[in-house]
Amino acid sequence: MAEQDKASSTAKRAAKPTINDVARLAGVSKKTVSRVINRSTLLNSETRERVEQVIAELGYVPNPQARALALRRNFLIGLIHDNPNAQTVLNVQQGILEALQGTEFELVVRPVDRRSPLMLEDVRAFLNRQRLFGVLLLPPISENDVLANLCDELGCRYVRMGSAQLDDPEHLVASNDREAVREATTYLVDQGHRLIALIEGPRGFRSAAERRAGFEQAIEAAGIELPRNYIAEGNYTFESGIEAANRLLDLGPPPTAIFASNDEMAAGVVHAANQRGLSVPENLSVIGFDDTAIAAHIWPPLTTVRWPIIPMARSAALKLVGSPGDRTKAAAEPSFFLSSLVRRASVAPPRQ
Amino acid sequence: MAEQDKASSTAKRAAKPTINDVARLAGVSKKTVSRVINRSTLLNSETRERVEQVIAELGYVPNPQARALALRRNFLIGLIHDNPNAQTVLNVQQGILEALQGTEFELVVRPVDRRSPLMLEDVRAFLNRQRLFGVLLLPPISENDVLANLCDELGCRYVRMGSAQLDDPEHLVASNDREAVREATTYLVDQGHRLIALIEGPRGFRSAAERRAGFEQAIEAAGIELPRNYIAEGNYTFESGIEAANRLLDLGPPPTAIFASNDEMAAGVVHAANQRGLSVPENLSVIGFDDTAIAAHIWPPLTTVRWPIIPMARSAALKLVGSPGDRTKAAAEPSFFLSSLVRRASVAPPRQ
DNA sequence: TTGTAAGCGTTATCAA
DNA sequence: TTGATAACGCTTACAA
Repeated sequence: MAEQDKASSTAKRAAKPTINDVARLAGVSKKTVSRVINRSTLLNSETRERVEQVIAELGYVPNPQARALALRRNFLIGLIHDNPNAQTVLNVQQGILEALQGTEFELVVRPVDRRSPLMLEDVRAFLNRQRLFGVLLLPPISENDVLANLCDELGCRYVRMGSAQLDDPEHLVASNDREAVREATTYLVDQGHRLIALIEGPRGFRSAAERRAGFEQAIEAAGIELPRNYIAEGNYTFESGIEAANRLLDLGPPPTAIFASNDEMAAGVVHAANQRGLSVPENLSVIGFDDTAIAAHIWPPLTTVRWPIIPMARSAALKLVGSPGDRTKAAAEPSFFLSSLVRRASVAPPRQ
Repeated sequence: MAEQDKASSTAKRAAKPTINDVARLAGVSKKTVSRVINRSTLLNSETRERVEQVIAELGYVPNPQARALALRRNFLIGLIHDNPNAQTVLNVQQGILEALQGTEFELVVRPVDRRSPLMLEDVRAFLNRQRLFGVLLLPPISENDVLANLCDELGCRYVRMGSAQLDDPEHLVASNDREAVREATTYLVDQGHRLIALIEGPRGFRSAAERRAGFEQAIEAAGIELPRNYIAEGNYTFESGIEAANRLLDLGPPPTAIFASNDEMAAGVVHAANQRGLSVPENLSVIGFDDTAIAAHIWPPLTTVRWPIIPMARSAALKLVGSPGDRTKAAAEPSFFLSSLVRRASVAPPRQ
């Protein structure tokens, strides 16, 4: 348009219009334009319309860097995680990005080392410098209260994802791991299994503790007495699943079914069984947790607990940034998610 | 320290020191401090030391938002991708983050939809608004020249990852897919296979074309004539691997070996074979490509081509941001990476 | 309801 | 080799 040329009176083509350009063309002050951008309520609707029209004509978009400087706050959402499971991390990213779609927010990923003594200082430096709009905390690091307090202290919003009630509702999106595992274990019992082993997650993981609790509740409810060594510890990796399975299968009597606290370890169990010439589910039933891609892709397809990680991440992100446009949607978005058993081919009754 | 208290004369505790604080305490102008930060060469070394000492005492860190505004450039690296393989994406992120470790850069992830007509406009808006320091382009979208030109046009540095010579060396990190597949196929031939099928990647993927070319070269070199329908198309997903395998195994005569252009599809082939009661490798040999986690985790462990994706991503990121500290390291970092065959248990000689 | 002036914390220009 | 001054594009007082 001719008007536009007049506006960018000087210099280079393709110079992006600024708030000043909009103000001049609309015949208002930049503060007024700023008010339009930030949806201030104290605005003559006539003025607003005029400004909005100019904004549209110019294709003006506020500069995020300048806003960040003035507001002392970036439009970046951080994902802080220390999760041993790749697929989980990626699913979380997907969920967050779905929520951020169409907003001005971008996602910055920040893996940390839970075991490093410098971890907290790292995060502090990160938050301090980047002045993120907010962060999402993924398990297991989301279970760390010191970290959550640090966010608070630095004035950074946060939402934790977890498998138990770790925090106030406004800071938490949770799932019911305990009940889900109880259901899964009961399913094994119902199939006739009595020799059921557990491969639990690493010490210090709340999810590991919750899943173990669910397992024990089901076993107890069934009136089964399990030998102590029927509970093996893994660290959520495939390899640890193999090792734990080998330990369990060397026992006398060996279990006829194994519940692994995540799919990767369950895949390790299937792998170990194959190595020993045992076939799943004929000789050994296996259940995992997460329903990540590998669960459906290995043979036999894995019975597992579907953990709705993508919707959880989406919900967490929405909680952080507020609903885009529609206010009701964010409110409607639940922050408690139910996991449920997905029955596939890795479970069968035990051989007589 | 007492000095520090004197500096932040007013107001709130924990107010972060700014360049002005440093300047005042060091008795120089802020421009001089700025020069120290940016390693300007025109600086009296005495002045520099004094400033550096104050910086250290204060624990001063430049505000990235302010720098971004002044420089019209963020310290953000974007990862633009549209990759159907989750593990690949995550590995790339890992490689990039390794390279960015200890620098001031952060990683922003940006998945796009290759098939959307709005894709280019999306990217344009993204780059324009965020003014990223640079972006990394992952295959298959990295093969899109229009996209690369767009980056150029918008003054955004970019590095492409690819399986062929797509661009100038400064914009490219590449691998030798064609030769690697030739080697893998020749391995099947050497094992005695003659009925070898290919599941290729989707049309329009350079990697798919390269891998197919390598396959055909090896087949031709072996003097084998393959029926046309021994080449099936997949789209790099697990499900497409199952479908393609079923089509191939319905053929008369069916292949005794299948090369799938990535691991996910190869896992699908193994899955399909199991569903049909065929056992791998006794009845069917399978080779994949990527050496992602699933390759080692399924049963039998998959013979595959190891694509050094993590080092490639690290190298690409280094190319973008330059070497942190040590100048030689970045130069030494190669930008051409060799894939090689990883022999596991999914290949055996064909049954007589 | 709108505008003016003063930042936000950095870098670029250009003179000293 | 340094420094004053003006950007960078936006927001927050505080007035009008």
